[in-house]
Amino acid sequence: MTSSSNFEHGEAIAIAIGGSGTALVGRSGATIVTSDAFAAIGDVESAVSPRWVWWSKETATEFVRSGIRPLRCWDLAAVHRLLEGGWRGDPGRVWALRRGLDPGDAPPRRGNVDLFTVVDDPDRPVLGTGHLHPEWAHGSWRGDVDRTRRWAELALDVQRWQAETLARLADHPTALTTARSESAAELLCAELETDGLPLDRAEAERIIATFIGDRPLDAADERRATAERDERVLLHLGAASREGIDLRNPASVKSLLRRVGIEVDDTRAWRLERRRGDHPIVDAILDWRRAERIATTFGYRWLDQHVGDDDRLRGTWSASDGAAGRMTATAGLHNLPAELRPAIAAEAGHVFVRADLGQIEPRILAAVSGDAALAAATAQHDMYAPVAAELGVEREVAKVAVLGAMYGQTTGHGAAARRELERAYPVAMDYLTRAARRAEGGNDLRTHGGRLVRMSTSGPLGAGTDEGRTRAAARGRYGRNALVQGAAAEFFKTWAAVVRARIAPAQIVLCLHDELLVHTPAHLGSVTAGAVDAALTEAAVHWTGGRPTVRFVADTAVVDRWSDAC
DNA sequence: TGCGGCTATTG
DNA sequence: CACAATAGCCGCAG
Repeated sequence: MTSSSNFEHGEAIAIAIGGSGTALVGRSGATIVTSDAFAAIGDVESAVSPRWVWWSKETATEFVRSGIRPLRCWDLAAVHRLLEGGWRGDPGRVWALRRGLDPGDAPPRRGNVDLFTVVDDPDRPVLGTGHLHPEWAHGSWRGDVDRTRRWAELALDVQRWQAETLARLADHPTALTTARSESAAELLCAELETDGLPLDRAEAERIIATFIGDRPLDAADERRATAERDERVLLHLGAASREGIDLRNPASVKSLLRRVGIEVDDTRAWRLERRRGDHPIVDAILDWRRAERIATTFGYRWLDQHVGDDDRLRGTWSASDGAAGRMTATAGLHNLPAELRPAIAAEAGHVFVRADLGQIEPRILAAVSGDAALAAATAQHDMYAPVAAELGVEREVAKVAVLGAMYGQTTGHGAAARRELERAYPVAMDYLTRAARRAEGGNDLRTHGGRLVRMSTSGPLGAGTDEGRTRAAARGRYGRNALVQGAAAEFFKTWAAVVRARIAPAQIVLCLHDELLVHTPAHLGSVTAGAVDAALTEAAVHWTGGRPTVRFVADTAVVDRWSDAC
């Protein structure tokens, strides 16, 4: 039996789960070292509900797999990504930043130790240079219980430094809040990976079959089916002109089209779409492309690789990847073709609560730029309606103009609407323009919530040449969009974290940039939907640091299948 | 075998 | 066909 009575309610407790023991070290100084990790964790969680401090999602996954779903955490790797940008968060880098060192100077792990090697003391985690001992960074802290305790103490040290650093971050007063929600998102990713997304396998197979036929019996059968699909395109050509045509090679498709009198710059679907009437082979190619996509990416192989015996679709989740810190997922979880979505179905006796944020990016722009006029427009469920009225244009024109402004669009016929935007919402437009200008010059940016968007390490700047100007303009669009998309991602994760905390026993099973899918017992459907909506208001308070200036809206529905409308 | 180009899907 | 992502196949360089 372990004793959690020495810990204080809600305090930060660092945890390191080693091979010969687990260490819990509280901010108050209370410490538990135990060989029964999960009894201790469960005990402490229910007794004092701490903010668990761990080095990375690995530990979160160990919690989840042991059936423990803690309320609060602090993920050093996730917070490191917030402070430093990018996707890396290994202990060596996290520690180097805490000590103000260049992570590139950290020594590599020793390969072959010879007579002349100076062996660092394996019991000391920090080298004379201040860098983390490479063996510790690689996991040697697991092997010895004293080292495991030391590893937890180091985590607590880094956590304090990260929190102080975020609290001092000028112009980003909500950065500490962001650190907590980013940590929660990382924990949520561990849960998403463990739980998976419920899938109706029979329905999935039925849909796949409509594109590429029944499941092939063997490799030869699969080759035969492939050849038959190819044939349905090639039969439109004469025996001579079909020689050497490879439908999987765009250049070959281009020459195929030339043989039937169709000249195109490239063979993208939207271009071919316009030439449908020119020759029946165009239709055949477009059908072939759709089937080929299912066959290669979302077919029986995909099903076998990513759907478990429990009929759950699983992929790898990242809480903040890429430019602006959006969540990403593999295994098709973020780009599943609409045709396959009817296969995502709640289990028997369960329903989904599906919730979509409405017009999240322009609402976020209104909030982060502090544009009172644009913020006023967010009072409407459809904020493009008042914007269109203000600009004196059709709703669709207003929408394209606003999106174009956020993406940095330079072409198109929205020039007049663009000038009206500058007049009506100068504060928001200035926010975007300043972000673009700074990014063009290669200056790093930070999102509203404090995430660093690195512009300084993305290659040569260049300005004098055409190519240099093109690259600078691309950087400008990238930076301009990153501040909106990144802040939207932070808001979404805040919402997801609040939902997660409020919906037990329901579970979030999918996060998709502005959409949540929650799996819940059928009798709790409407209760859960209500909690998801209420969480939006709560998230807005958290994300703004207490004073929401814009209204956020969600469309929420209780459905059986993902494809069912909100 | 690794990488850039092309293509598809999604928000 | 702007901004972001994952992922497949092809051709080509090493």
